[in-house]
Amino acid sequence: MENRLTIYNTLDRKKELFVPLHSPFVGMYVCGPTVYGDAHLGHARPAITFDILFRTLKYLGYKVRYVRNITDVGHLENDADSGEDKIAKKARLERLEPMEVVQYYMNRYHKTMELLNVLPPSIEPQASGHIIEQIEFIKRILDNGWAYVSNGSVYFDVEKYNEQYNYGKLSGRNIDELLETTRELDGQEEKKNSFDFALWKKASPEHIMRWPSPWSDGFPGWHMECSAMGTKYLGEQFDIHGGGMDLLFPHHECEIAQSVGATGKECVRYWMHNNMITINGKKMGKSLGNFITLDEFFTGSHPMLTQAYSPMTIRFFILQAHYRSTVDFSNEALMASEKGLERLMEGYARLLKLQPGADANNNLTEEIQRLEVKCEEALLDDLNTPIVISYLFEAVKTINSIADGKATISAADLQALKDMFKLFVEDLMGLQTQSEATGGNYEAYKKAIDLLLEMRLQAKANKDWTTSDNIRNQLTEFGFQIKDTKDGFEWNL
RNA sequence: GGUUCCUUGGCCGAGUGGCUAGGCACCGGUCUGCAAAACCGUCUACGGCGGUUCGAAUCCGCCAGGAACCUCCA
Repeated sequence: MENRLTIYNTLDRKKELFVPLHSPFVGMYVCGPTVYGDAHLGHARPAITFDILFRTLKYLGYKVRYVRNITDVGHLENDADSGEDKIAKKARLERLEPMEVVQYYMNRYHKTMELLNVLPPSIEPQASGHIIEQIEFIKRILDNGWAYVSNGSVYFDVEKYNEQYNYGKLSGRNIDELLETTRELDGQEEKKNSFDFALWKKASPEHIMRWPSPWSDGFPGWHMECSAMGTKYLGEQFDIHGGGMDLLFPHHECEIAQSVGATGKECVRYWMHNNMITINGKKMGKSLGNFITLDEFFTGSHPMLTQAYSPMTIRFFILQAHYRSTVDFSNEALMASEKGLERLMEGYARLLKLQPGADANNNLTEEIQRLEVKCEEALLDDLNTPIVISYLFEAVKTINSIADGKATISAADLQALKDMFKLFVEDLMGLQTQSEATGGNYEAYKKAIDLLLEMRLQAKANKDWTTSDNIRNQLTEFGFQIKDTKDGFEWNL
C-alpha cells in the first residue's frame, strides 16, 4: 500500500504523511453527538469532514473501521463534575424514559445524516451500552496509581500524571496555567486539584441514569466513553481520532491521559480537528442558543433563514471551505453555494448526455488528465475540498463549451471525464444527483415531465407561444426550472 | 487575564516568498419568439505600520480588530 495522504496532526501542528499502524487496516474514531436535541448546522461539519476522510481512505484502498459514538450518558448539564445529566434532564422535562429520548434523537440524527449523504460509520457504539468496559478501564487506571477514589467518585490525578507524562501536550496547555485559570466549581472539595477530572461520578439520589460499580452507584465521566469504546473496537493504539476543535481541551487531552494511565501507551497517532461554524461571527452552539437545526435549514423554518436549503446545498457549503477554517453562516453565502452547486450538478447532468464527436485537435485528453491529477492532489493534501471543487468547475466549463457546440470530445475522453465526475463528485465529495436524492420512482416521473416538455417543443415549433409559455409557467409554479437549449430543453426541480 | 489562532476583491472562500484559484453578485456582449441557461468579456484583493529579501498577501516585529479554548459544546 502506497501512503499518499497528508493530514494535519493537531499533536505537532503540522501536516504529516499518513502512515497507518497496520496497513492496509485503518482505525478511525470520531466523537459523535450527544443525543438530547436535534442536530444543528455545527454537527454537520465533523460528520461531513470525516465522511470525506472515510471515503478518501477507502478510495486509497485501505480497509477502514470507522467508529463514531453516540453519547447518551455522562454529559452533565452545568458544571464539569456536578449538575444534572443532559439526557436525564430532557427526560424529566418531557416525562419520558431517558432511553426514549436517546432513541428519538438518535433516529432523527440518522435520518438527517442520511439526507446529507453521510455514510454510516462501521460501528456506532452507545456509551450506555459500554458501562462495563468503562468500569474496567477505570480499574486499570486506578491499579496503575493514576487516579484516586473520593466519596464514591473516582478522579484522575493530573498533577501526579504530569510528573511523568505531559498533561497538555495536545492542547498546548500546562498545569500551572490551568491552576490559575480554572474556575472554582461546586463539588471541588472532593478533588485534590481543581483540574482533576472525574472518571466515575457517584450519583445523587435524584439522578436516574445510574449503574452499580465498585465505588458507588453512579455514572462514568464524559471523557471515559471515548477511551473505553475506542480501545474496545480499535485497540489500545489506533490511527486517527477526529472531532470538533472545541473538544480539544479538555475532552481529547483527558482521553490521552486516560489511555496512558490505563495502558501506558498513547491511544492515537493522528488527531484531527474540524473548525467551528459561526453565526454573526460567533460559534454556533447549544450553550449560546444561536444554533439553527439542520431540519430547519431543510424546511426554511427559522426566522433567520430567508428560504429553505437542500441537504446537498448544506453539504456543498461545508465542502467549499477547508475543514480547519471557520466558516460563517449567512443566507447570502448559502444562496451562493446553492447556485454554485446547481452549476456543478447541471454540468454533470449535461456531461452524461454528451455525444462523442470527432477526435478534434484540441488538448482535451491532457486537460482531463491534468484536472484529475489536480483533484486527487488537492484531496490528498489534508482534504482540500475547496480546491477539488474549483477544478471540477474548470471541467464544467469544458463540458458547457462542448454542449454549446463550441468543441467536440472523443469517445475515450468523454468516458474519462464521466469517470472523473463519478469518482470525485459522487464517490468522494458525496454530492448526489437528483435521481439519487429523489429515490426509486424517479424514472417514471422523469418521463412524464419529458413528455410535457416534448409537447411544449411541438407548440414552439408551431409558434404557439401561448401553449408553450403556459406549460413552462405552470411547471415553474410547481417548482421546476425549465431551460431551452439549442436543440431541446433541460429541466430540474 | 492566560493559551492558541484568524484578518484576502461587493459577498463567500483557496493560496503561504516570484506564476491574476474557484463560486456568487454586478455590468457589457453573443445566442434566443420571450425568459432562463450557456458562452465571451469587464471588475484583480490580500487589516495598519515597519523590517528581512533582487522580489512578500505569503517570513519576522509591533499595533488594531475578531474568534476558539480555559465550564457543557461538533
